[in-house]
Amino acid sequence: MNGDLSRFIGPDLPDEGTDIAHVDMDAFFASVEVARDPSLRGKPVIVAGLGPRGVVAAASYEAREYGVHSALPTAIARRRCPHGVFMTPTTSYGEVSRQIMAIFREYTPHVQPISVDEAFLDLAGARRLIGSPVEIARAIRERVRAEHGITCTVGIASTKFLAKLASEASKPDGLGVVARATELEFLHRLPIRAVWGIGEKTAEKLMRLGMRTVGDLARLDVDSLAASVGTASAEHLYALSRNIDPRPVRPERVEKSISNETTFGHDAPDGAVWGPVLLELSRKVASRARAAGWAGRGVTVKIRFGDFRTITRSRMLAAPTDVGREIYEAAREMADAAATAPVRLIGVKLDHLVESAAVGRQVALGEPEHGWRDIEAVMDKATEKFGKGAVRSAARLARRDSRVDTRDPGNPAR
DNA sequence: TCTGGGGTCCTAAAACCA
DNA sequence: TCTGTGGTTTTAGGACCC
Repeated sequence: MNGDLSRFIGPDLPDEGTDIAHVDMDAFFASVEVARDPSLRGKPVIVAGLGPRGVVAAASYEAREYGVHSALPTAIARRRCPHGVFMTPTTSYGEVSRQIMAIFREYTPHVQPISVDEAFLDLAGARRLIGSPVEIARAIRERVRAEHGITCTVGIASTKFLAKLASEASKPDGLGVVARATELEFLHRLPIRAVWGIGEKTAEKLMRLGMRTVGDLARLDVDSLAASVGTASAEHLYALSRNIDPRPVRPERVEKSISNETTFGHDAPDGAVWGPVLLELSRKVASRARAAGWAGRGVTVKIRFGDFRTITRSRMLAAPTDVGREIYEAAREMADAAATAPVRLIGVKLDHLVESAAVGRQVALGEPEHGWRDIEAVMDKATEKFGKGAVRSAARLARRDSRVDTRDPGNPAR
């Protein structure tokens, strides 16, 4: 965002009628690492996949000065910032995230986490009970800093969209209110890329229509917009450009899918190599499903070839499952048919989720059905008790012994 | 420079179903 | 029984977000 925004966004603007807050952790993963090891403070800390195909997950603001940002290939990041402290994502940032979200909930129950490091808060009720949004934001920022050693930025506005823009414009370690009186004026001078949902491709299309600012969008009719970006996006953009954003803060969020994928350090030539990995990914998906009490009927396998061409193949099972072996068998069959070239990435997804308690585990006559589910449940228990890696499939052990594991050892999300 | 992993939502075509 | 019709679900791909 460019230009002088202080007229529209600032820490001292009036917060009447602005009940939505967007809280965003600054360089979250990197900040967690610095909080854990204070000797890193002030240094360019880069949390990234360290293998040949890794990318940056988070870069401290010191590192950003060197042009290092998330999604940048690690190889390039090393070139740009050779003295940077590179580290692979370590502990569960999820746990820190949960603790911070719990702080938010002390101020309002209306907390909608967007990702590990962001959330929307509806402060309408809290305004009467606790204080104005700015006062609450100050309190939250102070508590997150004191209790976790992490800075965050809060944007406050009358809608989700504006609140997110406000935090974006105020980071790092900031607080910004979008003044109600000048909302539309502010909105209309923003570049279209600032709009949530307009990425590279959509921006290109809109540029071709001569659209540069949100104000330009507001002047275009929906139909012309729809012809270019589709009806759903068009209506969304049309509304936002007029400052119409009635989306409420919704605390409850139901998961729609569970997936795991991994990129090989070197392309896997055939199923003998990617097969055992697919089995492991299937088990991981199943284990997460069981832990969450879900079973799913849709299985999707995703394959990225060496040339980056990416395909998916999906299928509906006869009944929902939370058994890794069953997910694997479906995924394997589809992958065997589709993997016609060396594989760069393989992944598996379970969707069409239902509560597993609602899934009758009725078994066809005489089938040795609970076999795999029971075995996998035992594996869950053992993993819980002895830690990751305590239990592993024989196939993986064999491959480790013969040293043909081609996976990237520095891959962050193993 | 060479592109991760976890998700969501949308579109369009095909398949299925009264 | 054939043909059309329209709605819902499945399948594949892609854009986008953090």
